[in-house]
Amino acid sequence: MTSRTPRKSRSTSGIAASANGPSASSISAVAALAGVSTATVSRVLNRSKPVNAETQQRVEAAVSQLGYRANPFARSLTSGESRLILVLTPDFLNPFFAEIVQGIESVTRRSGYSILLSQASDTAPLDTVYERLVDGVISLAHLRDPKALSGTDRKHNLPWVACSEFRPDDDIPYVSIDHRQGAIDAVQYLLNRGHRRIALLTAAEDYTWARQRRIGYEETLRRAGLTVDPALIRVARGTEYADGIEAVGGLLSLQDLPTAIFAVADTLAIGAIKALRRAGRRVPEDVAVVGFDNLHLAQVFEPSLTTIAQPMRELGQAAVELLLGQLAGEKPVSRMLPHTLVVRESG
Amino acid sequence: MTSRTPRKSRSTSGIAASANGPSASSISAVAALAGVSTATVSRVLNRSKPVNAETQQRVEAAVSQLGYRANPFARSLTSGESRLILVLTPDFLNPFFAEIVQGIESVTRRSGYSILLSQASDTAPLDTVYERLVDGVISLAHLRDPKALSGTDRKHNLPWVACSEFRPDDDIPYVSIDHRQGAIDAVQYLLNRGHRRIALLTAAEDYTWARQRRIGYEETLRRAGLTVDPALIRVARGTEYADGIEAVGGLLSLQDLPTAIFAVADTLAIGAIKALRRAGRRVPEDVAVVGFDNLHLAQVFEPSLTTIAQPMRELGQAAVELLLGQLAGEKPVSRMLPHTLVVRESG
DNA sequence: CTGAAAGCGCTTACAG
DNA sequence: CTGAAAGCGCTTACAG
Repeated sequence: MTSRTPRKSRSTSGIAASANGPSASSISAVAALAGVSTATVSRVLNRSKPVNAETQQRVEAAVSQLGYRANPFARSLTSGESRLILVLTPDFLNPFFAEIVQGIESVTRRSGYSILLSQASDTAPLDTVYERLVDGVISLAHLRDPKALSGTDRKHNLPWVACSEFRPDDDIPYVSIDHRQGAIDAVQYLLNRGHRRIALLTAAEDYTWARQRRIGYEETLRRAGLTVDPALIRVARGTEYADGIEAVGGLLSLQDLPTAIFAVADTLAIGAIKALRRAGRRVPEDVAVVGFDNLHLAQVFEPSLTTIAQPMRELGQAAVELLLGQLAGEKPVSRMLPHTLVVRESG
Repeated sequence: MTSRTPRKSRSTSGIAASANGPSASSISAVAALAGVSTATVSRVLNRSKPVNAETQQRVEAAVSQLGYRANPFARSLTSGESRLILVLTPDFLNPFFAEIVQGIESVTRRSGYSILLSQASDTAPLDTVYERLVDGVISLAHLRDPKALSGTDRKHNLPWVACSEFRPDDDIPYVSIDHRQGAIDAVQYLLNRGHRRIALLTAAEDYTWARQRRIGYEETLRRAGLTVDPALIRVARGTEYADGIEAVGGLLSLQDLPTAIFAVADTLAIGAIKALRRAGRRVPEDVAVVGFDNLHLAQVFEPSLTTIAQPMRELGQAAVELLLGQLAGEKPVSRMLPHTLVVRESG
């Protein structure tokens, strides 16, 4: 808020506000200067109703002369909308989410909405202030019951879009790639390259995307007549590099090492490569590694990563469009975006 | 906003609001249920004035029964504060900023403030809606005139803290490391290792930190009796990996290659290493590389990065504390936090 | 096309 | 300790 001066007197009438020290001018100051009512100023500002051209010019002149911008609290209190969208992400540190947010921002910026970015995790539950502040939510995070941020939310029916992390059986609209198919493509690629002992480096399965990718992995192995060896499935604690390093540790003590690892995130793949190298293994000569996401880092890391590319910007953009559609009263239709296999050095 | 139902009738009195379909209940509904006035409910909610213990319990019971949460717009409109802080970052993709934001969040979360995260750049100027929405700003970004987000801001005197990117001669309080000294430590380290031809990979100098680090670089060379060779100073377009790769390109065509590169960001250092490798140079054997920041990636990348470590979480935390102090009426005192040299494989 | 006025949901002097 | 009521700065039927 730009005006922090507490209200002093209850007798301050509209026009006097413009003399209110360094505080922002109010709509009544603009009205007075332009010689019109506040209703007219409001109409000009919001283009909500036709206004005489000459009147409009006077108002606009007054607005710019006073440097007036509407008080968003007053506006939202009356209009019932804030033009604010909450973006819920599990982790600011994972570049995957950052890229999606870039996509989200590119659309909101030109549609008059602003975003409010928040990290959501089970340990640090969502700030409930946000819920009543925003017109809708785009969630990249996993929430036990997404619709129930806090007790009362189910009732309030906050418009909601799931991005990448979604539940197919839910009624929440979503935008995502086909995680299962992405995993199938990755594992099939490794099979085609002659690998038969393929490990899976995955994340905690409260994430749908992790579960779906595991299913794709297992399905592909079975379809190829191979058995799924539980010893070759490693679950990382999170998706940071260190989590990948740690999770792969157990693999290295196996007598019969896998010849390939499919990691469900590029960050985990990079951690895996690091761990393999520390153990004196070469990638891809001794062990091939395939990642998921295609972060910018994937082509810079050495060896560069073979990975499943997600259209991250497009995911973000599509999520906003879906949400904005909902806000406009359209019925949401979920979308699957295409992924691609990018072959580089690591596998 | 959770209640999107437009107001239908002007005769809806307070209590009726609770029957208002699926919308959030209002303070008058709570008051009615508890058998007190809205003033008393407000006092209980904000602990702003003593309330009889038994009354308080009745109010609290009503609040939880109705799942009531205050409408933040109405609250802010009257109270004059939003408990929202704007965090301005140049680039979501650079993990350096993500780590600082983590630090910021850890403090705001427990102090009742929420953050609003926005990317600011010259090409995409700040969303002016934010300015009137927040109680204060923490900026990691470079702005020509930080106090003048838009025309009228100077007047409004939005409390402001600069984090890492600051101007020593400004009156804006800041939290940062000593960029010049960090560069001195990096370059001196390379000199101590016997390097005499040390290149600088820097960023556009509208960033103070980039300018300060160049100054430290030049100073250290001169103090060692060396001349500064302009051919060895490369300015990257941004701070992404690709910018580092591109900027180092020119260096590689030099007849007399440097034996070391000091990059003013880890992301640039990684780009530089990538470019060197592509050109068939070994790091550190042919060319040593020292970075800046100490991202998580710095110890995972191969070769791991020798770098100047910034206390990123602490920078974020200190920035919030400084801003909150200002909001509480304290006079801000800027702080310099310590950095350290971390020696690893790259140089 | 325009204005007077009610109302959005809170907080806070003011007066008990 | 508590309540009636004004006021925060907007928007929007309603009535010209």
